[in-house]
Amino acid sequence: MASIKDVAKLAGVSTATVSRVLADKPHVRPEVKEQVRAAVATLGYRPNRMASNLRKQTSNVIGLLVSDIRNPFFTAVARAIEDEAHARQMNVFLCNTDEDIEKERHYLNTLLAENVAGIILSPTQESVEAFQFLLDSDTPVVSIDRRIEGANIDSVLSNNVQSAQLLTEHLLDKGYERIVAVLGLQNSTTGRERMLGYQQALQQRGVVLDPDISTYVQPRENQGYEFVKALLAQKAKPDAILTGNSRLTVGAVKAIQEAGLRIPEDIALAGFDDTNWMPHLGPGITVIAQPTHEMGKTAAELLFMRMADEERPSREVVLKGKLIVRKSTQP
Amino acid sequence: MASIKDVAKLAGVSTATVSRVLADKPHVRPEVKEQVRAAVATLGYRPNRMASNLRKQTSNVIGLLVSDIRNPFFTAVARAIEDEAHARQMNVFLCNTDEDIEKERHYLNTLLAENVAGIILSPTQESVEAFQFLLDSDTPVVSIDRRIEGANIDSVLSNNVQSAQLLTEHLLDKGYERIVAVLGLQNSTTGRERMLGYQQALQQRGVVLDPDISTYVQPRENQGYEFVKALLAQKAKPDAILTGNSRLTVGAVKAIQEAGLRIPEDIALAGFDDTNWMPHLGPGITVIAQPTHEMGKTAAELLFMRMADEERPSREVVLKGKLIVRKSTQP
DNA sequence: TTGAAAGCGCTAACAA
DNA sequence: TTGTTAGCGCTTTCAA
Repeated sequence: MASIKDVAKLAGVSTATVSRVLADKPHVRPEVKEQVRAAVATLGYRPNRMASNLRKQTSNVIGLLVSDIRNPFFTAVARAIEDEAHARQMNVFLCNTDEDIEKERHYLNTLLAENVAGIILSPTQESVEAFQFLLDSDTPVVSIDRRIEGANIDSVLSNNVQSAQLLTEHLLDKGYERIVAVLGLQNSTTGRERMLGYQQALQQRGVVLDPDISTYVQPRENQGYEFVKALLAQKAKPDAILTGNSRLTVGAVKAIQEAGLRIPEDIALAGFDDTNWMPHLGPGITVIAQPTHEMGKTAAELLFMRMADEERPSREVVLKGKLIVRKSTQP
Repeated sequence: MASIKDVAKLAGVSTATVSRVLADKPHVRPEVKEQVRAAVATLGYRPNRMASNLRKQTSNVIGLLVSDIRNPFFTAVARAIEDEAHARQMNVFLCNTDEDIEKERHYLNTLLAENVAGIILSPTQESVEAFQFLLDSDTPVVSIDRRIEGANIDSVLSNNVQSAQLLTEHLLDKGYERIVAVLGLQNSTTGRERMLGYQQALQQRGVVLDPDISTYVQPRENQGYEFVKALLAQKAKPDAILTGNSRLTVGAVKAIQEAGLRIPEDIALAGFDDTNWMPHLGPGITVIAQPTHEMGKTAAELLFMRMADEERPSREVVLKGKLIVRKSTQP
């Protein structure tokens, strides 16, 4: 691997000049520029980013930590962030924490040690203490989808309370009365906000349900399946189910179909997150489509603004979800 | 940010000793070890990986380039690779090339400049010339899902010819005769091998079809949708469709449902790649389930073996897909 | 406009 | 067992 010295020698100039040419700095004669470029080409020289970063104390990489890479919501968000980063000549390193606190800490430490320019994450925990080391590092941070309570950072959230309320009201409007919610983790702001919206809608309509009937689970197909399966085995079945993300929705569909029930004739189903296949899952599922692209784009923009000005007051951007009605809630 | 010098000063030792303690090297008195550890803790010291990597000329990061992060096949593979890497204290940086040659080259250059320990990629092109700069870099490389023709590297592939043959034979066995295949890119080994398997199955059964009827498209929902929509508008409709990945399958389902046709009564559908939602997409779709976890795990193992011994003869591991029959092919 | 040289933070060879 | 020191490859200040 050729180094800057080799290029300098071949071009007959100093390493400083090579560096200037490569960084497109002024004060280099055109002929010299050409010589250097030629040398770079013949040697196939590629600057060593580690050395450059070490010297400049920055990097052109931003880290993106998602809590579940197999959740289409996050791949959509990641895609948007990547596009924004690329437009600014930055690279995105995507890390999957898998809702695992240890993995999350490990990746954060790695990214900090690599001196990344900034970090966007959907935190696995919500207490600011858990992230104190991150906040102390002075690396720009943006949280997405979930909040870190009490942390003075930028964040991009979805209007979970309102969305859950919208979804629940839609079910009530359609005449469903025993609506059970199965939502993502209790220790995430997202899960609790959605539970709140669901409860508020019920309350406002004067619907009284057994308070213990709805629950929080690990937001995976299997957990949705197990919970709904148990639910359907009970005497007092619900007439509608509300799921907290697309993976839970898939699990619920599986349990309902296995129980020999039809959607929506026997039971309605509505959930969070739209995907390309949601219209064709079972009869087509009613969902809250979250503005994934917008969320990712906004998170990236906030991060780049923070990188440019660390004194900027931090802000919380809340984007709205949209109700998309499909057959799963048409009695 | 504290540096190794600060730690050394506080602990009353040299930087070399600090380095030894941190790397768990022998020849350090336990008391000294303790002092150093205490200093590290009080300062909140985190070694600068860039400096360390620069010095050691390696890094603990492996790069994973996938051609489409929204294809569940790749997220499943990525998950497996990540697990393997973690078990070896390595980190995975996931990059999405989006079937874009420019992005692919850009990311490869970034990863090389970062001196990653190795690279796993699903190449967007198949000519070895396009990757010469990568191969020349002497960075360990493993290709996954697709081959780089003529490159002397390790690769993990799926038995595409046999899988496509299996799927086609299954359709023929069920009595379908006008089977149209819509597969991923022609310039990928995967697409062409699947086309070959499809054609071989037809040939062996003596089925003659208009050779131009099947096609290669960009493997996205939209392309699958458009192609199948056009197909269904023709006079001589097919009675079965074979899709090259799950995103194409979703597109096909959409076009079929929009045309007011039923699966499998009016038209059968079978495709590549299983997902959690495939059993509940329309009537449940017959698929070839590729061994995603095994493929990812194997790719990671090959990479780590290559990193340990670069003289090792390179090998190609071909894993078999499995036919999973569902209602979409039951006339 | 150009070059010499210092130094980013770390590791490892060598010396003590 | 521990410390001194020379770089890893680059950028940037300062001087010419």
